[in-house]
Amino acid sequence: MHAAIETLDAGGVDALTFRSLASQLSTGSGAIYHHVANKEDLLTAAADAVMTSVLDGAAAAAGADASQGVRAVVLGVFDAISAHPWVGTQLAAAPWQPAVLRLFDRVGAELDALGVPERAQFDAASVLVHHVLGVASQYDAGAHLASAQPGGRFDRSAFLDGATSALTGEVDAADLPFLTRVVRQLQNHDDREQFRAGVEIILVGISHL
Amino acid sequence: MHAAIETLDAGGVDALTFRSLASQLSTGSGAIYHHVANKEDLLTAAADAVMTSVLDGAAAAAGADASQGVRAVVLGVFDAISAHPWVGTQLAAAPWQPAVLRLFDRVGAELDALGVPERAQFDAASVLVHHVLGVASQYDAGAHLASAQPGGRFDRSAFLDGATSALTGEVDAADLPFLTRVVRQLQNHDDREQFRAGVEIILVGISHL
DNA sequence: ACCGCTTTGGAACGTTGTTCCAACACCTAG
DNA sequence: CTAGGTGTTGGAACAACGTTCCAAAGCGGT
Repeated sequence: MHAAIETLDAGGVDALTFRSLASQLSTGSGAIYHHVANKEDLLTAAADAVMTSVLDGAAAAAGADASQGVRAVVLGVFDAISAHPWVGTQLAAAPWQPAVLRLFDRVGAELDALGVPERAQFDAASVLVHHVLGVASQYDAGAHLASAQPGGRFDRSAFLDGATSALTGEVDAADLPFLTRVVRQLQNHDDREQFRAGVEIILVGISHL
Repeated sequence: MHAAIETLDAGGVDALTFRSLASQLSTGSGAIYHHVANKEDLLTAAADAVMTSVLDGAAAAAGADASQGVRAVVLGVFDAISAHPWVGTQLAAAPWQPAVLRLFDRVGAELDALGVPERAQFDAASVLVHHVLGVASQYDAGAHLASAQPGGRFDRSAFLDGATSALTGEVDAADLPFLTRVVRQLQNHDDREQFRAGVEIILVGISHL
């Protein structure tokens, strides 16, 4: 399992094959099937291992202030996925897996502590979880793009990468007036700060429920 | 291309292989490579075709009221992805593809018309697009789950599916107190209404910028 | 009617997830 | 101490996939 996470961190989900994992562990591919049912199971278990340590760590960091609880959880997940980009794609692809359910439950509990009306808690938690996993998927996509481009320096925000290529002529810039205007202000931005800004927008909306 | 979309709608991304598409078109697999570079290209083109008609349709429906413009675009995309669940996964997996850039640009333009401050337009559009694509990915995941389960009646919200299986004992319900509480109120809910509720939360947050 | 270029169709290649099974290790009962 | 059963191991084998390759067929202009 530890070996699988290392491979995933190094080369993404494409680098993790049963054969590469078997040779890394000096064993046969068939032996792995006595520990996991199939590849989906393997990825689920790997993502679960990462998320477990994250959620436990966020639990300790949350502390007393209820209004900071959601932020601690959500930013903790963000940081974890920055370190392990494949986790985002994995969680988004199979939302019923335990790691996602625990994240959702955790966010919901924080919102309850924040005083969000019961009727709206599910909707509010959904928006927050979707935002985390949405940004997370982008990071994995950006990692894919960066590894495909030979020696290219890529920002992690795939939106900006695409918008940049639009400005360099690969896509017709005239069809994207908003993007061409806004991308100039964002040439040197902080991904984490941008994610946090999104969270704040959502929290303001939630606070008015 | 039309044939590819039909196959994707019927059986998801796994059902679309170069061999199945070739036999459906009564041709060889090699011939397809003279129209698209590879499978990623094929999926990008298919998703682009769907999104083009959606965005054009939403453009017509938007009309005069600026405050309804964002809602029209975002709900239009939601409805399209309900009909073609694979589009959501495809857009989320490669955010730099033209279809995503056009969606992002369109949402940004609507926010600009709404009077959102320039500084915050990028963050606001990001949150909205992430929410759409996040919910969209869930639908594709739910379709996968429904086709895997033999004859199972599945709700489309994968969160609820997972939560239901938690309540039926597959996952330890004691670890998910929030989910076990909230899932009872949502046994018969409307997916579209829930998506719209998420959009409203975000729009309230945006309006306070 | 000829020749160049593009398109076609199907065979072939390498890689992947998965299955299968003989060999092996280990623990428990007698 | 030994025999037998249970569970694990490792590697060969299979089917399916994306992709490449190339001979054959079309098709345009001179």
